[in-house]
Amino acid sequence: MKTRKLFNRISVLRQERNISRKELAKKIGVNFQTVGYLEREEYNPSLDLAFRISECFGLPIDLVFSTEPMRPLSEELLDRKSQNGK
Amino acid sequence: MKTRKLFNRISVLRQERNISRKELAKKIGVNFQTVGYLEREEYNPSLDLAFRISECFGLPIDLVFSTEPMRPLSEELLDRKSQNGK
DNA sequence: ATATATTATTGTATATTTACAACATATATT
DNA sequence: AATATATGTTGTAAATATACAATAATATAT
Repeated sequence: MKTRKLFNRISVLRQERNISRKELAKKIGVNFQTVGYLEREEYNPSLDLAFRISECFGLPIDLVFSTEPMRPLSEELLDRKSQNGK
Repeated sequence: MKTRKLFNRISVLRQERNISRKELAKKIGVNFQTVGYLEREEYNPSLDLAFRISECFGLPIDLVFSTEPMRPLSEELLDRKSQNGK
């Protein structure tokens, strides 16, 4: 299978929460350089790792990872608000 | 990283849609035996493959894969209905 | 009964993910 | 300026996912 490049918001989410790669790495049980690779999108996580990361941020996988380039969270927020009529 | 065993509903979803492993395999671009491995939960898919499978079924990843054993879809449906007050 | 399609299983080879070490760069703090 | 912390990068080794072939088992249809 020719794997597609996937996109993620790990670095944004991590910085929002003010934690270092080392801290995040410890929480999800991987080496801190692995977080680096993922943030640079140099390779895709396993599904298990993707679940751990999403759980760590308290978000569904689809908000953290995507097959399409990630839009800024701020934009996404706007869209969801207008959809809900809020 | 010691990977956890993950659970999925691939075989149920596939049978609901009346397609063989071979057909599903072709759609998602993997070998048909790979579908077998996944359905038997002998190993976890990559995140990319998990995305392909979910897309193929038109469902969010979380409905197809989980860190917890899968409940029957019928039960899940009941819960969602009562949550929505429908 | 036999032909056909589907699934299970096992083994080997390749690709990708992850760990880990080493070192460079940057940034902030004292 | 020196120290500490965070990050980027490269290389190698280990673990896991995937491809693929072969064969067995099961079911379905004719």
